[in-house]
Amino acid sequence: MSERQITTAQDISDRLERLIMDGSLLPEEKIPSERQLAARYSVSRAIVREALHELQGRGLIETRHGRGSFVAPMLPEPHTDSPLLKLFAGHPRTLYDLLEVREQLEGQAAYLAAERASQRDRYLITKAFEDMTAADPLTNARRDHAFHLAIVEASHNPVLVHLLSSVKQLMLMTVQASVANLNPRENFRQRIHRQHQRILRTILAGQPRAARNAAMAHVRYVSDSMHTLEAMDQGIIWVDPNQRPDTNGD
Amino acid sequence: MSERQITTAQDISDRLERLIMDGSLLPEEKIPSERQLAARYSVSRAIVREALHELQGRGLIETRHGRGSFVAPMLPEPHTDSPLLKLFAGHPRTLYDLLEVREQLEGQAAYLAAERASQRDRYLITKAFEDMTAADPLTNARRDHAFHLAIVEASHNPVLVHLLSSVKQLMLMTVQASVANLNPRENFRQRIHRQHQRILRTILAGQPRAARNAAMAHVRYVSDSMHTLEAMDQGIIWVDPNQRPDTNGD
DNA sequence: GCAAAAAACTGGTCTGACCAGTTGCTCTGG
DNA sequence: CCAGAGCAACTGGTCAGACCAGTTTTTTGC
Repeated sequence: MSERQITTAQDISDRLERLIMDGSLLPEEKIPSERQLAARYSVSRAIVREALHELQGRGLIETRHGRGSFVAPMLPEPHTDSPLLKLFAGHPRTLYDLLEVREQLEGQAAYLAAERASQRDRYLITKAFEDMTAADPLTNARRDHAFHLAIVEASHNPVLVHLLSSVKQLMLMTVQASVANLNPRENFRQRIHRQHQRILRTILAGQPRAARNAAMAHVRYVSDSMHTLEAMDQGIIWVDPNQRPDTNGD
Repeated sequence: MSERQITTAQDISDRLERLIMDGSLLPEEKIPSERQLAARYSVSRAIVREALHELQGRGLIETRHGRGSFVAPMLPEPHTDSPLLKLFAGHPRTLYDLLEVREQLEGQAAYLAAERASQRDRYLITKAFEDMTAADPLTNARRDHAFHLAIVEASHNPVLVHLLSSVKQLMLMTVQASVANLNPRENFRQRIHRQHQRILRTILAGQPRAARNAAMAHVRYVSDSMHTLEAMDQGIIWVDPNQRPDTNGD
């Protein structure tokens, strides 16, 4: 009675989820083909596909036509965005909504970082900055993001760190969107680079107000530039952060 | 070229997601049957089912055998504080950490509210203000909190709303702490009342910059006052927000 | 030996059938 | 008239086998 022979789509996705959580299926690892799974669990291929789509919706796996399905490269950070926020992602206005918030929070973070950063913080921020500038300007979204995160952590304000990490994915999207749209243009890229330099300099110099101004001006500049671009072109480029973990090297 | 006739499972789920986001499909509302969707979008039922399973995985819909699929009832509780934040609660420094963040976020919220508040928003904010001033100054922490929340919602920035609601409990604690410590003192109470008035007035008058200054000054004043009190007395009074939901009426 | 062609994978879609819960309507028996 | 049994007509759940479309591997032919 306890072992049910009938196998439903829900069962299949549960089973696979458990395999992934157990570590039996490792991130990046290839999942057996749909036909194999169907045979192994004695269900039709349609059921397997429905189960896989559910896992896909939950971000546990990724599927590539002709290649197969793979366990998503999860758990870089245990804390994923709330389902609610996932809804926002992809809706263009969200970009500006988030940039509005970032302007304030990152301004404050820079202020506090300039005030409180330890020697180790300063080292980490500087390193993140150098990593970012050394990398290919077109694919350094993650390093750009890391630079900003390093500053936030140097603020030594746990609430601030927590809040920004709770919209990490969303933030990464905005950074990727700005990198994809602005960095290819020489004048934008140079200007952004100088802004980053200014943020770094003021923090290292321990000038809170200057650091806040620099950080706020930077985010505002990105926001304004995106607005301008959007008004000029047909639209802006969006990047799915879950898409290509290899985009920025590692 | 721009309009693609071929319709894929991804398209279907995207379309449905948009309908849900737009509000064309309301929470609890029944989604057309699989066969109807298949006919409408000219795809097989299998594809529709795969799309629905993906939305299911993302928590957007719920499906009941024999009944149909329904838009998930989102936002019952925006989501309680994360376990991480609960750790922070009780650590005095967290109060100031949060107040630092509040200064920025509520400043921005007030700015946007002054800029974007609808008639309904203005009404709700005004009502919240009146509720707050009418109540006993010593036990109106929740109304105080509600006043600030009304402003945040009038900002019409979903990211801002989400972020502040994710630290709702913690925020309530800071408000309660300030009310418990500051309101009993006549001069503090009057001053805070005037600050609230100023915030309300500038928002209703549609003066974004003034509203931001007012909101930031208010939070900063609370923070400074608490600091002062803490330095003078033995310490500040803390209130457990989970303790007595009836303290401030409902 | 090597490059192109072919076969053998992978996922993506379609069709039409049947099973299994739910709902509502009708028709019967009181 | 009404209660209730039972039958339709919905709904989602599963299955089988076929074909299309990409990707990888093997075979073939020079």
